[in-house]
Amino acid sequence: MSNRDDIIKKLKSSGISPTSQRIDIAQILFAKPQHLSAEQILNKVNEESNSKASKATIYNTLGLFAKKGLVKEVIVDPSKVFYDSNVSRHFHFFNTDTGILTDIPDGAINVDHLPESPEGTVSTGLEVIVRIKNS
Amino acid sequence: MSNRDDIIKKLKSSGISPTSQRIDIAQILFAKPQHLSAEQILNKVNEESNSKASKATIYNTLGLFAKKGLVKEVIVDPSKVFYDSNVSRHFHFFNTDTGILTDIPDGAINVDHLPESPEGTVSTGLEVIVRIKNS
DNA sequence: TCACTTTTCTAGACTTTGTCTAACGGTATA
DNA sequence: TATACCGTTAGACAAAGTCTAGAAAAGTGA
Repeated sequence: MSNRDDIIKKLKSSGISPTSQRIDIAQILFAKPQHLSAEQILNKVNEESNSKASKATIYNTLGLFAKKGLVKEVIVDPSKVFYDSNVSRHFHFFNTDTGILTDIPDGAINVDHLPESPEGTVSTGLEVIVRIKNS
Repeated sequence: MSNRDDIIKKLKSSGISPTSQRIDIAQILFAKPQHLSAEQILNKVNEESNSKASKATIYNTLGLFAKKGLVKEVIVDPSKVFYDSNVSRHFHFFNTDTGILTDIPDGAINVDHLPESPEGTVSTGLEVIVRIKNS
């Protein structure tokens, strides 16, 4: 899923024109399931790939990917947003000592009896976070 | 629960010396169950109460209250932290259009089969957020 | 009460994440 | 070639929160 042509196909099928910066960012994100901050992605683009991308492009692209559902924003750390390349339903541990976000294994938690959204609103997502610290 | 003497008792019983700034902030917070940002609290202190408090004091005090368990930090909006005066277990709707945080009625959601924390860590809290938008 | 120590408070500088703007670049179409 | 159009860029800017150094308050013991 991480070779260039597949990435281009993936972007196109989401209605995103595959510019070189977007391809680079997508290749980094979709290399494996992971949780990266905008800053980490910026660094990786400018170190690992041959091309460069500006801060504004990183933010624009991540926002676009999130809007198109290619990536999920995870808001657990007051100081930065994480971008999760795994968009299927799953939940997270967040270690407040280390700042590291990890997945909760599938089936290890069960959420049901989901609430009706209030009048005039619709649900757009469910997030479950178990905060942990080093013992 | 919101008269001055009760507030002082509450602070003392949590091991917090009741300075006038802390009392003012606590009175605002504990007037009712609510979700306030640091900025809202800063404004309320300097408008509604007779005394003044600086930004640093607001942040120090909220951090202290959170550490002592008088208040719960809710991290849902990438741009600011909410402080929840209801510390009993309950979950939230977050409306991304309005930026308003509301409680999910008790019993409207069910979470069980909580996961084991990873080796070397302990759980410090569970958060469930249903993101909603205006329809 | 006084002298001393410790805690808390304050203004304002600073840091960091993220946004905005205005100019520039590449590509497609005619 | 002209002309749109979209994407990218550097850097200025905004806003939340942190830090620092000094001032004020509050506690402590005699």
